[in-house]
Amino acid sequence: MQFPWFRRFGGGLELSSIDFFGTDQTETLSQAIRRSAEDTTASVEDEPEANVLFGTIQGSVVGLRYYTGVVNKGEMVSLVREPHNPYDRNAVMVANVYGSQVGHIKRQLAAPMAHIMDNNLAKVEGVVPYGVNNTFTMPVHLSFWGKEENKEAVISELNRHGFKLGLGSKGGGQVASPGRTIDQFFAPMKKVTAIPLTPEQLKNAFDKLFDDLMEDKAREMEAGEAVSTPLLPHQKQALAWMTARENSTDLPPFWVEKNSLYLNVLTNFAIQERPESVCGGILADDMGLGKTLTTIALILTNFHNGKPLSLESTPFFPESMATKRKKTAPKENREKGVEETVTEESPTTSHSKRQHEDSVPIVIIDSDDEDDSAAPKKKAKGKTEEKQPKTHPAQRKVPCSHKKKAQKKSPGLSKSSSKPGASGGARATLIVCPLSVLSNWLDQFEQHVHADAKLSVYLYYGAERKRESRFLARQDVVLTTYNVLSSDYGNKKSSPLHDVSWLRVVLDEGHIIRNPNALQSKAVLDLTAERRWILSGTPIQNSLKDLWMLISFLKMKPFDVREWWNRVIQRPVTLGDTKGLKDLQTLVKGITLRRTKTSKVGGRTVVQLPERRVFVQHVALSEEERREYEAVKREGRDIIGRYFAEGTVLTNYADVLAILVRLRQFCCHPQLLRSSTSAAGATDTSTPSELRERLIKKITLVLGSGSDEECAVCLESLRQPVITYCAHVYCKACICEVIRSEQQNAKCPLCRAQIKIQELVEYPGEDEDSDSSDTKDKWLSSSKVDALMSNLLRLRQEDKSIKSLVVSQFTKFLSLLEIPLKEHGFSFTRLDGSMSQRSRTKALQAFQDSSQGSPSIMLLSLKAGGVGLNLTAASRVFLMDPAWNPAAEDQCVDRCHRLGQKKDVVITKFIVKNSVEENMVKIQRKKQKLVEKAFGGRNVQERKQARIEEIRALMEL
DNA sequence: ACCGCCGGGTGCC
DNA sequence: ACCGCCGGGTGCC
Repeated sequence: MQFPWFRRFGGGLELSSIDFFGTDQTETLSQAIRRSAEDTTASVEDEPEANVLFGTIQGSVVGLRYYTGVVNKGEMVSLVREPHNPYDRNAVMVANVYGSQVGHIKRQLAAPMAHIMDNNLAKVEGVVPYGVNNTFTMPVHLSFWGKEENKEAVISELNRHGFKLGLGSKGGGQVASPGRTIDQFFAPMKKVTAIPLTPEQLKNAFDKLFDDLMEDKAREMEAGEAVSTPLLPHQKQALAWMTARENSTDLPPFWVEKNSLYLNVLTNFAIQERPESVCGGILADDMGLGKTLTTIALILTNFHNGKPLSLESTPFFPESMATKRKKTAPKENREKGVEETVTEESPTTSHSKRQHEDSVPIVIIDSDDEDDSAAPKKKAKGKTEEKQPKTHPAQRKVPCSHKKKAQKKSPGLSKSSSKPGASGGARATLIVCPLSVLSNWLDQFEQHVHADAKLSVYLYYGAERKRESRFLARQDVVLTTYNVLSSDYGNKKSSPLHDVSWLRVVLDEGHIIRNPNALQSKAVLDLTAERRWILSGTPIQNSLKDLWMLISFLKMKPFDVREWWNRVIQRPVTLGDTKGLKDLQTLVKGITLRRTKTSKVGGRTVVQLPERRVFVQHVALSEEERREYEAVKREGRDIIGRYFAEGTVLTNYADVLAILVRLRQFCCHPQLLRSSTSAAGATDTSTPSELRERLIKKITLVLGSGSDEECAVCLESLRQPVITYCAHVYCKACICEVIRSEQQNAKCPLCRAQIKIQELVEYPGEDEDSDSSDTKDKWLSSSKVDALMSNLLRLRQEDKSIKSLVVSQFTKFLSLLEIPLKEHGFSFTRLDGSMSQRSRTKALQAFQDSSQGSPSIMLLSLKAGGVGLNLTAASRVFLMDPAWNPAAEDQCVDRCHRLGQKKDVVITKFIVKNSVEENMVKIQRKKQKLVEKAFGGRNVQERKQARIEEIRALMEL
């Protein structure tokens, strides 16, 4: 098996190819390291934060004189099993940070270590306390990290061989360089260990990790003349920063020059050769700030040898050509992805030589798989093996695409250029992106590149893509997708993209490679390039782990190797080590630029958003509605009033909520509550299965009503909600913990009723009731529906192009709304939490599409979709019912009032007069004030009391 | 001479 | 390696 790891290690390291026992049955050092890294996937290595320190031991490294790897005072070393060592199958090799072998672990100790390592009982890490001058052996501090359940096994295995795991400062403890050695992580030490951060502080610091990374990055730079679009100030800043990063000769973070050596201050590793500068980084701007344009500007401005691409016209490229090209590239064609314009001079069909001589414009080749109508084929004979009848490229001409400058230098093929870092013949930029944004890149190139610029852009996509690395290396830009890249890479045959020595590789939506086991990630890591960029609005999606791949891609030594990342950054940070967090911040800051829509440039926000205005429209119920409403309200008030009298409001909280929900539903449409049978009352006499069923109904009612309940244990939004037999809802983990700690006597935190783990009922998830059939026959409107419809009808009359979001917390209400919408001939789409990812995307795409006949209305459930949801097509929002939490409404509105919104946004909130809704609005205002005062009512008691007051206010009791 | 002692050769796993 | 170990040389003092 060939793993990308191998090449990665082999890349800059001569020593990696040492082959110590003949080539046949033994493996090279780099293979061994790689294998050990591969073998331990999904194990101790994979989840370093789940590991605890078992203890440490002093061992010795022997055989130093046979190897060239040197180690510094306090330097970290890695331990690699060598099961095929002919002298001892227990052999454990010691390597320094760059992977050069230093020696072996002494035989006696290697025996238990081999057992421990092979069975994945622990990860063993080494630090050499001193030993630069040792000739034959040196000591090594070994620390054993693993899962708690393996601790005994590790200790006894070591004991069997006469070793005893110690804790802390064994061996004198004068481990050099205070503050940053293993000592720091030896838990029970009297030494000055920084107080670990609380999980909350950590999370906070984490959230802020990527906040506005733009200090000291305010310098602006004008784009080269080939960029036809004027850059905004923040884009000029980004350009300046990116150019500076690409041309940087600085040492990578944490490296210093010392005594003519280069020292990594985190691992204490020193080496003579200067570690390569990281020529690139992460552009993590929010979406909409123009990452694509900035990147195009970068390509054109820092084109080659630090100079911009010039516009000088050359005899090879007569002016007439440009005009002609424009004519042959009607925009409409491109947008539909259908191509009629095909020229025979296209690079797919012409020889590159000819292309040179005849100054044939480079053509962007867009091979849509479904399009085989175009392209009169020519000269297909030369490449029959690639030919697939179903798919052949549609081709299009783009004004910006031209023949590149005549260049005699040999193109940057990685085989010919020995050192990737040396700016040899590398010329081409490879852009890898998800398929969904491919066309956007093409559009943007066309839009932002000056018509007279000679820039060749090749779309490496589709069955007929030109799989010729020499050809690819001669382009200025090659555009491809992660899919194409990895399918080439996964093929046994060589991958052309991997044979090119790129000037620059750009990963669009770079967070896509965050899973290191994915083929596309491996494929990306294995690309050769001088400069590397990651574009991503969300560089960290889940955890710190996500960052490693990005750092690894940037080839930031030594973190491109997982072990060093884990030991130096990830674990210290997850253990709450302040120094580790600071190192992480330094690291991220050095390579990342991030601005959000609220970032300021010269005192002004980066992007001016259109205005947003909120109107409240009061709705009066009809007489009949009012009568019925009051009846429902009276009934509810009686019940709740009784609870108040008994002092059991919180005990019966679920019932209280249910009553409120019914009232709120009624305000929207009377029909809504007919389907939801009263969940209140009758808790005493019923069979367990009936009880269970009722509880499920209750929890569904509570959670499905959008009330944003919080768990009374953790005081946060419910995660994995469960309901107790006494009808209170908690996070599953929280209430289980309570029960565990209180054992037999566990009581419900809200009502003190006895609770048991086996009596918790889980929330089955939103399960659309299939009672839409009975709603259809007897359709009656409601006052609120009428109010909405008259708004929509007026809007349609005034401006057909305006799109609206109709938002409710009740998906059933959305279903009801479909009826009058259909009736009036509105074209609409819908997005709610119950939809599959696939149908969501479909609904979204349909709605965001601006062409005629696209839906003008989206029915949206308040909490559907994440913050990432982009609904900028809409500029009108109708909030059908007030939410408990005003922030939820804001968030929802933000989905259209965000970057990319061109129109002013108008929001209409419907509130039924003299109803629970009005009272909710009052409570909202109160809550808002509390938030503004940063006064969240921290403890449970306060919150309970606040709840009771809320209910009192809502029911006017 | 089936030991002790001496001193040279030697040395990871 | 300023060690330990091995194995050959040697053998009163």
